[in-house]
Amino acid sequence: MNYKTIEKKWQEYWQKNKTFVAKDDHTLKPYYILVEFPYPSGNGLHVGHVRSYTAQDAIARMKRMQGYNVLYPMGWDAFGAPAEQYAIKNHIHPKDAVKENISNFKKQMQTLGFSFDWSREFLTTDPDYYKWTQWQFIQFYKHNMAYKDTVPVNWCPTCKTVLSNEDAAGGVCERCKSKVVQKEKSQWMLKMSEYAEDLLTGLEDTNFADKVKLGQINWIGKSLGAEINFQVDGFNESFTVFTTRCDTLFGATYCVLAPEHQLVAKITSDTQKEEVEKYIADCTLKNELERTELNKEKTGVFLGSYAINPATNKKIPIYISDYVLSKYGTGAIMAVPAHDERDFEFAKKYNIPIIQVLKKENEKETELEHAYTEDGIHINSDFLNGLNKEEAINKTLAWLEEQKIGTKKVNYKMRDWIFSRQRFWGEPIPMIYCEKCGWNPMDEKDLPLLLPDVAEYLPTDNGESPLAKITDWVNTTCPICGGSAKRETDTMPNWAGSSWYFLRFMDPHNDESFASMDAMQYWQKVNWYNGGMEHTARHLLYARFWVQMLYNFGLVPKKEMIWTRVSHGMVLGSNNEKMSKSKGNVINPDDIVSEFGADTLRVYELFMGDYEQDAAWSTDSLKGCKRFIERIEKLGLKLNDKSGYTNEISIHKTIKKVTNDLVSLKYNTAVAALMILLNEFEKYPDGITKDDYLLILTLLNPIAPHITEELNEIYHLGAPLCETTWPIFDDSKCLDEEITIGVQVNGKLRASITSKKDEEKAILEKLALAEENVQKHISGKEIVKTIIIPNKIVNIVVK
RNA sequence: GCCCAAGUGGCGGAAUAGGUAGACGCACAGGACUUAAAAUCCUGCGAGUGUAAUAACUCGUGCCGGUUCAAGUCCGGCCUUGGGCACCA
Repeated sequence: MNYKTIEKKWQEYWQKNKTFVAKDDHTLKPYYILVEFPYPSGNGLHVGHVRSYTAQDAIARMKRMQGYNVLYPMGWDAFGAPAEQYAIKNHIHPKDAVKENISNFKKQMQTLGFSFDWSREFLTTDPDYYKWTQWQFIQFYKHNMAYKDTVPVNWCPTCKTVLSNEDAAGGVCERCKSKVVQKEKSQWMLKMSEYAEDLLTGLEDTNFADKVKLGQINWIGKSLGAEINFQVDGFNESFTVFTTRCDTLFGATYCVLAPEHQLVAKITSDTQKEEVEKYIADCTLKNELERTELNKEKTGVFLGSYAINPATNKKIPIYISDYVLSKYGTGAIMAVPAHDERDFEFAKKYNIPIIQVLKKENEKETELEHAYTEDGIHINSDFLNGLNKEEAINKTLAWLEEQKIGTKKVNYKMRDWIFSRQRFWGEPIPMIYCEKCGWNPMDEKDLPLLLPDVAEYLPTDNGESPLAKITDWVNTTCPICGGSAKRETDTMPNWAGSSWYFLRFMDPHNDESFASMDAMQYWQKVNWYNGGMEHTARHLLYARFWVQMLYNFGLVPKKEMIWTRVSHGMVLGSNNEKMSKSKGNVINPDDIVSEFGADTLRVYELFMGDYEQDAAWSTDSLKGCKRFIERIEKLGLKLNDKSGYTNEISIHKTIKKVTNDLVSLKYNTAVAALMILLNEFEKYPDGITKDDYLLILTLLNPIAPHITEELNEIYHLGAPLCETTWPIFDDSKCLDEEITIGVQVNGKLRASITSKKDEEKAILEKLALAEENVQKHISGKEIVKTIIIPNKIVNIVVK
């Protein structure tokens, strides 16, 4: 059979009949399946894309046959640095580079027969789309969720450009290898930290996999603790520290402020002034990567002043050190060297006293090389002595509040979202700066703010966005006073467009709003969202934050609009390494489709292993899947003229297995179940009935849609499968009439017996005891008890 | 360092309200068909003891221990690999 011809034939059929176009009929049951829309790189579709698109496609096709109105859309995340780089290198406009890549991707997707609703396709770079991304930013600004702040960025002094954290990995510029420095820049920020708690509790309204939820939880990084006030001795000043272990206050023997802490200058003694200033200057030269480098020896400088430990009333020295981060907590800590590895290291180096305040039972006195335990019973702690960790924390909190020197405090690691990029190829931020009126959003009716259609997208020398050079574009009028003003020249990050695209798919052609409330209320939410594990933390968090803001402004119907999130394992090269050109282990799906057919590739990608685990490519295994398809084809030659099912139980068992497996990510066992059924069909002495054949073709259709449609047509089994309904299983017909179970003596298998299903215990016992080998093992022994679980096992315990 | 996931034949992997470990596929071996090869079909395939061949038996799901009539599955303690976060107080 010529696969190319039949694949093309059915792909055209589906297109012509709009088989996969989601209906606008809101009386139908909705089902929304989403795969992460790809970044259209020049490399084309990866076999890893094929794996997840096929998996979701199988669900989509099954759900349609089950009567759902399925939305399975596709689009393009087309802004971003790679397209910009490619364009610079090849002297073409990024939009043209993107266009070429997309047409390649789309062609590849179509040859694989994915049932995407192409009528809803869009690019994040379409002005019709990014108009709404900009509009939403303005809403964020109006609701006080967007603000400008000065933050350090990675700056390459040689390339004179701002680098992303990825491009600055290891503290060196990826391109020219020169040292990256920190440069202060005023950037647009979104107040994501304000949503930390909501993003945490919102997880309860989702069905994300536990590991996905955990990724979100870890990123948000909630910690419960206390803020404690420390007076500076001899100054009318105090500072606040954040700690999760206020119970160890009696062991606090020094304090550390971040070098940027605003109190540093005020409380530094004259004798220490020079050294402190030098240390601070050194710190500003270093970038964040260097400062947070692993295993770096702790450094710091004594300020020459002391704080009062409020528990002991003793004077303890104040240091500055870069191991304290200015952005977390209060930028100041109390150090408990006896029970914190970092504080311990620092105290050793600077000969600061170490006071143990926690003790484990049976702890031996040894020379201190490491900090003591972080848990145990309190000692040397006055009113906390004898208490465990939890009791002591509660008691300390009460004491702090009573003394009015501290309070309970929740802290989050998650920071605000830096939203500006000094790039050309992104959504322009629709803000205008006027000398008189300050920053204001442009008039919404003037949206979209288009990227200028010029070839001026090379990086500038001073780190400004390339847009800054296009003066015609930059110069505008103030929306408030009408005077001359300038546009913001930074663009949005790549994450922006992908934070709400799933809403646009619900109503992609709307030009009155980003999506109508009506459409969003109908589709409700993404039922299944599939993507790589690498996006489960940040992308998902940004998207949820975005939706929560829209919800709070009354613009979307639900606070969480993604229900289930699943993530797939990677497809590795046959050598078990990540596919890459340099390793020469890349498999191009086009080659596989043209040599083996799309259906074979689809079956293989689902059969290759546990969907959530990585799997190495094996062309041999692929050939096995081709054999499977060919045997399905040959099965047609065994058709007899009978009707009904030859073996009802096998049929119902298989329907159940495939139906359940497809929605629980067990694609490999769904395929295996079909192989088992095929093996059985091939053994029938009188051939198979039309109903048998139609059934196996229907169950295989979501996975291998082309060949099954073709065989269905050739053998006149009925209407095209995509227009028929999914079979329903009867649970009472899923268990064989005859069941073989094991018989154990003292837990060791000694025989197996066959009986009818749900047989009475007494009969099973009789059958078991009748076995010769069982008799052999129990003879001369006393039967203590007999365990009989019908349909499972018989175990005779003897002594 | 912390958090998470996973360790099962030559290989990818099945099997968890605890109940016959190794489904299904690949590779391999033997046979059929063929002048021959490929393709296809049939048979075998965890390790070992044993037998003419059966039968039967022992061991076996990373390691050590435990709970149980029964453990790949549950509990305690390790080891290894992969992934994520990383001086977050």
